[in-house]
Amino acid sequence: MAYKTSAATVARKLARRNTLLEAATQLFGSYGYHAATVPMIVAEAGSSVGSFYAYFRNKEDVFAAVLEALGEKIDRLIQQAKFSVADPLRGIPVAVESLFLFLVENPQEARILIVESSGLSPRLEKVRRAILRQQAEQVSRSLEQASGDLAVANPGIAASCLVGAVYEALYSWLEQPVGERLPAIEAARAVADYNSRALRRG
Amino acid sequence: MAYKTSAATVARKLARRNTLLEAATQLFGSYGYHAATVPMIVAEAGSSVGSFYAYFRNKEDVFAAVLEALGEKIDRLIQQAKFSVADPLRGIPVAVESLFLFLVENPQEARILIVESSGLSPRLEKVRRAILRQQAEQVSRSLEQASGDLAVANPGIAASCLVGAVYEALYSWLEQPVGERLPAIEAARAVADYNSRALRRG
Amino acid sequence: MAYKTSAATVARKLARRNTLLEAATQLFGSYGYHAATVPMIVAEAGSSVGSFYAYFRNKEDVFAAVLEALGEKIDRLIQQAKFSVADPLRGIPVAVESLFLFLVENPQEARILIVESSGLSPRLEKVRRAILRQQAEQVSRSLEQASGDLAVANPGIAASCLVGAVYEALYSWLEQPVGERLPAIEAARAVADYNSRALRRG
Amino acid sequence: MAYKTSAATVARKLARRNTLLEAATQLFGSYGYHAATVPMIVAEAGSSVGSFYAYFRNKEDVFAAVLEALGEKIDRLIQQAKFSVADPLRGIPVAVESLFLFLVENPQEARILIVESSGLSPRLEKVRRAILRQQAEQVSRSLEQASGDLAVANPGIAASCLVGAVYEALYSWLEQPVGERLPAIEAARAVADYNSRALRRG
DNA sequence: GATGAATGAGGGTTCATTCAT
DNA sequence: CATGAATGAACCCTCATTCAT
Repeated sequence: MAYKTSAATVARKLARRNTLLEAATQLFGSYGYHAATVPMIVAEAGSSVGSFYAYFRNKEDVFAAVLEALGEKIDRLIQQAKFSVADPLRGIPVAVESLFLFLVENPQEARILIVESSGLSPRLEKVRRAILRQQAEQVSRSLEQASGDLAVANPGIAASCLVGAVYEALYSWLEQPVGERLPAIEAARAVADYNSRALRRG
Repeated sequence: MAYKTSAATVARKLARRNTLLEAATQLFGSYGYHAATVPMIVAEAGSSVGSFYAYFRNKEDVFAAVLEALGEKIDRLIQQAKFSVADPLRGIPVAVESLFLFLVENPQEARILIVESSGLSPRLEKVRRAILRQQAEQVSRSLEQASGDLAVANPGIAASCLVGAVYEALYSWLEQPVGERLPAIEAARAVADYNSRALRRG
Repeated sequence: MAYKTSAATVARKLARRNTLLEAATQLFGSYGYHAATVPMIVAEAGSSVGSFYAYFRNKEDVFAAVLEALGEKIDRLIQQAKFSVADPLRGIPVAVESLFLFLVENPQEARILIVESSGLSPRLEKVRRAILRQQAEQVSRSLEQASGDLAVANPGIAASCLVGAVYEALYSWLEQPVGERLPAIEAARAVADYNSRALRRG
Repeated sequence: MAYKTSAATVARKLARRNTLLEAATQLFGSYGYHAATVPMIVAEAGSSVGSFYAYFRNKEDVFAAVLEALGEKIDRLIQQAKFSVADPLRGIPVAVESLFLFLVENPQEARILIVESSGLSPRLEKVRRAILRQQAEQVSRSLEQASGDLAVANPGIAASCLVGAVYEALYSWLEQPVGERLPAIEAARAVADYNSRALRRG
């Protein structure tokens, strides 16, 4: 602690960390956790292996960071969607649609969350589950607020169903040939409808 | 005697292949594709590396076989459920319930399909998606048969939503502490209800 | 020794051993020592691994047997050529020509002797060298008999040169495209001429 | 300092590559391609497996490099010998002698070229043949330049004979007990004489 | 702080050989 | 005596991680 670390230095460090994080997101999304190697990531980021290990404890660590960043992004997205409408119940289909469309726009990140982060170490599995759970809980809270209007006996299970439906429908849509699939916006609406019907009082 | 391959020999070969397949299922389910090594599998099966490679071309090959066996099992399960009731529409919640309960009983196999088989080689990814698609198509067909009674505009998307909802709800249920979660049968019903409502004519 | 082994049995054993030997020759010639596996050989011979190990101690053993059989064949060939002419000196080019042409007709066996049997175990290396030495010695003896007419001070070295010249010229000829190379008979004569000139009194 | 690759670093890399190459030459020469393992080579070089694969794509690759280095060495040797005398025809026996003596001094490298590099992969076979062909072509060119004085109708075949004679005579000489064989220089002359006579106008 | 050469544990896979039937 | 399923030692190679410069 001879010299105080200047603010500029801190900023530079954060910037470099971010560059690495973005490169990692890119490569994990394209190749998956195992096929994306540390040398590949630092090459993409224009950095070096040594540097990499100054910013992250190990490979698992970057992946967790990537996952967490993604989780926060999606979280904010859902929050925004919910607050953009007055009726908490109406917020749900809006959130579903915007999540679906966001992932359509960022298929790389969708892949990370859906396929590339499965079957990894317990630690990473936990991080991934935490993200999905967090999303389900947001839905759950909305459901509880509106419980009078709903057919749902168990908000936790309903929320899981909703989240699972969104991701599976998305993944299924992504794997269809570009020419043959529905326009993204229509697919998003169909998914939102499906879940709306499931929740509405019958 | 025994200059030609006897029936007993054939049976023994099948039995050994099966032992290996079960050990592989067990270990892939517990540790995932990458962490489960061939030596681990043969040790579990009481066999040897050499034997392993006599029955399977390579590690990827066993995993595909495990996945396919699982796919067929689930397929039969759904078929049975559908044929056990007269009304094709009513068949869907019954199938959902029994699938959920089957996976509850075989969490190892559930894990393989849901988490451990993602992000692997394109070949394995294909096999996995084929299984899920097959399940979705079974649902899709039921939906089309009963389309007069249904609110569903796009059976393909609805089917994906349903499949995704089942697996995510299951996985979410599995990760809850045993003491705190709903009884399996109730969770199964809640999931079936969710999807029934989503499909029913509004 | 309860029952005396019948002559027919002995004949059958020899026949089977021979079948294996021929299959081995074929496959070693085509694929080389390492790439030709025991299962491949027994498949080609219509036999079984177990049988194989009843007739040969191990893989090295068959290869040695193949090599020895080939050595004897070539030995007889050279003997015949030498005895087919009265003048021992004249016998040499005749022998060279017929050896060259024999190997041209049996490129599989040529390959075994020239390329596939190099760089193996010391034991096999010895067998191979013994064959070449044997050929050189036959030449050497001819040279000594005719020493009065010859320019050769050291028959041993001359004989080695001759043998090396024949095999390298052959191999070089074999690797040329069929359409572009000299007719075999002319190549054979050119090689015979080369060595005749080298030996003849200047 | 040292943010860019320094000249010293480049030199160290070359040096290490060379150390590995020498160890590989040594071991391939002693044990042959198959018996010399990568761990053996890196142990001999005082390096590590990982390092090895940073300098060479794979085992085949080092062997090719060893072969090529050897080819260039011999090429330079022959060139020097040819240019050391005015008469192109006279150059041939001089080259033969110096090649023979060089190989006598480096029997390890002789073994690699003659015995250890046969029967390998097509790629390596090609490299090996290219080296021998290159030597034959050097001889061939000399023969063509001097064709007026020569008895040789087909320079290609003559060249092959010459090369084969040199290597076989050498190998044969090497396997004789040290006490019983001719002094190297006399053997070299005998080989040179043999081939000179073969080439000279009759 | 940044760099990238060096490390070596650990993975998948092959195939000569054995032995119960 | 023939058979071929079973065995496991041993090989090549990858890549996360370290550390001297």
